[in-house]
Amino acid sequence: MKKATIKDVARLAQVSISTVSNALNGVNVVKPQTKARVLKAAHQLNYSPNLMGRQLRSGQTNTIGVFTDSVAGPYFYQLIETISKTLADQHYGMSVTLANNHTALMNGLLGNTCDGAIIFDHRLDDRDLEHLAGQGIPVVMLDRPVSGEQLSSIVFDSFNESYLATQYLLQLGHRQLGYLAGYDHNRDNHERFAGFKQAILNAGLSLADTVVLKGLFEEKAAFQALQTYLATPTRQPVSAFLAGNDLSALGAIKAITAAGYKVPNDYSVIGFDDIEMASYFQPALTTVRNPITQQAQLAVKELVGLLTTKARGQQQVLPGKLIVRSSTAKFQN
Amino acid sequence: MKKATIKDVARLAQVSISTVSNALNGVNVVKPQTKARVLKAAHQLNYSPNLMGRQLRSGQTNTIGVFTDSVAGPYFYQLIETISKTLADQHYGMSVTLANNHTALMNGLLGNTCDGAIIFDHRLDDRDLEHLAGQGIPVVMLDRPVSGEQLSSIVFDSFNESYLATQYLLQLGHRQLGYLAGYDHNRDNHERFAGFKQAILNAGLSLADTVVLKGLFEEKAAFQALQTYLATPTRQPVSAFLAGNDLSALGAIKAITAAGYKVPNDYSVIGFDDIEMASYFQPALTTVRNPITQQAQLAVKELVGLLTTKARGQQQVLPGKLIVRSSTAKFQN
DNA sequence: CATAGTAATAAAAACGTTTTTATTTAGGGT
DNA sequence: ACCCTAAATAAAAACGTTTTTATTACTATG
Repeated sequence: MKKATIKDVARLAQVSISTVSNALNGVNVVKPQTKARVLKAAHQLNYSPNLMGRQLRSGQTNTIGVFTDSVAGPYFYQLIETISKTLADQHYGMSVTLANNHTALMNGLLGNTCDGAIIFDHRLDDRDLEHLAGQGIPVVMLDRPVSGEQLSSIVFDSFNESYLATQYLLQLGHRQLGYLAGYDHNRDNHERFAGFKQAILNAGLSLADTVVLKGLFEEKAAFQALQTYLATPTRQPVSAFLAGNDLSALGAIKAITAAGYKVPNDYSVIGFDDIEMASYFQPALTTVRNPITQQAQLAVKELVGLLTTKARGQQQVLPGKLIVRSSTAKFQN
Repeated sequence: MKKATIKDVARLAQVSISTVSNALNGVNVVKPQTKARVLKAAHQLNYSPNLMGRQLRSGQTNTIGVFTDSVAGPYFYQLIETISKTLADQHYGMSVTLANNHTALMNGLLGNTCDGAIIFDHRLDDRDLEHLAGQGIPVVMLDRPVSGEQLSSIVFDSFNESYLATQYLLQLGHRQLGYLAGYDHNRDNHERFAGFKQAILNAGLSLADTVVLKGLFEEKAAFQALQTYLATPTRQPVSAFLAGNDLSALGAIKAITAAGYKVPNDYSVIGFDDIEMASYFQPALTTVRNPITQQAQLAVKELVGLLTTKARGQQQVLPGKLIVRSSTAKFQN
């Protein structure tokens, strides 16, 4: 009941293993008659090649690894699905690794189990990336801009998007704004917060009139943060919120509604991502749409480029788009 | 700039490759002094072993594969996270493959890239499983009950859960029920629908008073299905819905609310899964909680069991639990 | 001092492929 | 019938490990 190897097939078909290999891999030197014999034997033995052997010999795995520290949320699966599909078109396989810790992550990357990697993991620092580059493993980073010999990045223009979204709130007449922060060490969160602050400062307003709550990119945390905020009598007043992402925006709106206020009449709310739910939620969410599918496709294209040509890595920044729906309105008081 | 191999380390440390291997893998036959020399050389060359070589020789990968046809939704990432964590405790790695088609799936499984697999993929039929078993690849199925030589399954008791949930609606006085169906070929959907019907029949009621809408396990689809239903003047009346999962339950409630009705006053709604959002949604969702974490942990335990001992596979059924919250109420008319 | 025994290291084999090189077979022209 | 060439197949090498077996160097024992 052991797995059949190429030797078993060779024995059964009465040929050498090289002929089996050639027959099975479509090399056209083998006579149709013997090829048929090999195919029959392979089928009879339920033979399927051991990829370890093949990969060891050929030096490539035809697999690219996706390494991430979190698989939660709509962003992730949209990304993964597109990457998987795009890779399949190029005859590459995909393997997702959710690395629990830093060493596990690096070991996976360095173990030659994939030809290249797409990484969305905030734990990798520049030294790690240099290490990887030194080993000749092409990498496309999705969570921060970098470039190098075998290193590319494809990130969203979070600062500008946030700047523009905030500007939009200011245009609507809002003067006291709130920011619903995401994870501390997340670059997008950082950039979005920076764009938010810059827009306020550029409008000649003071950051002192600003409120920052912890939304943690989650619906639940945002819900609770706003619940607490709205229940505080001494709260710094605010008329509009920029949320770190859609999930937290939805949580915020639910808390606002639950507290008896109206969106957008009492509070305007803007999110980021334009997740599926955003458009048919009540009220439909004003949000910044990031081209996730495009990012995924570009990531694959870029990685395959690094893999096949010896081009130097580059960094690409994708612009988002403000989608105005019904969770924002003119300031009224 | 090529990757260093064990040979390079051996040359630099002036020892044989077997000594390098022994030193690096903690075999205690090597003299501390030479071990130090080897370690230093390895570090100096940034050496990390090629896993293909190791795995080819040792015949095992210390990796288990998770194969699935969809990575969307909260169920998936809760599952994945737990599997990953549990495996790490047992010193196994995890690799998730989103197989686009049937052959890709089987090839991945048969290529010896993992020691065993946890599968959540409705495209595998009995013949496939037999094929896998024939190749000695241990498998734990999560989407349907099976058992065999190297084959286990861990599934939820969907029929009974649904039966009990429906019974609960009947106890509340509802007599005309609706079912919000999930995917057609999904076993859980099938079982839940069956349990729903059985409960109605056992209560002496007729299925003719029943409505079935297509929720597709998604919030959006459910929203639209209910929107359409509520907008139909000639609709078959119903006072309570059993939804295929929480996502579709939420979509349904949103549509009901948007149409000007109240939950639970006008319509009771029950979901399945108890996703995070369910508890703080307004109204908090009555739902059936499936022990996803437990399923994931058991799956790993079972698979490692199949891998290490030669025990025969078994099938386990995990019971869910009805969590009563505020989306259900007594029938009132 | 010789030698058995042990500790340390080295050499060689093996895992299952692909690919390069070598050998055999077949076929056609003279 | 013979030789040359081309076609087909076989043999061997290689990929990077681990593991088994062999060799060397050392220590202790008689």
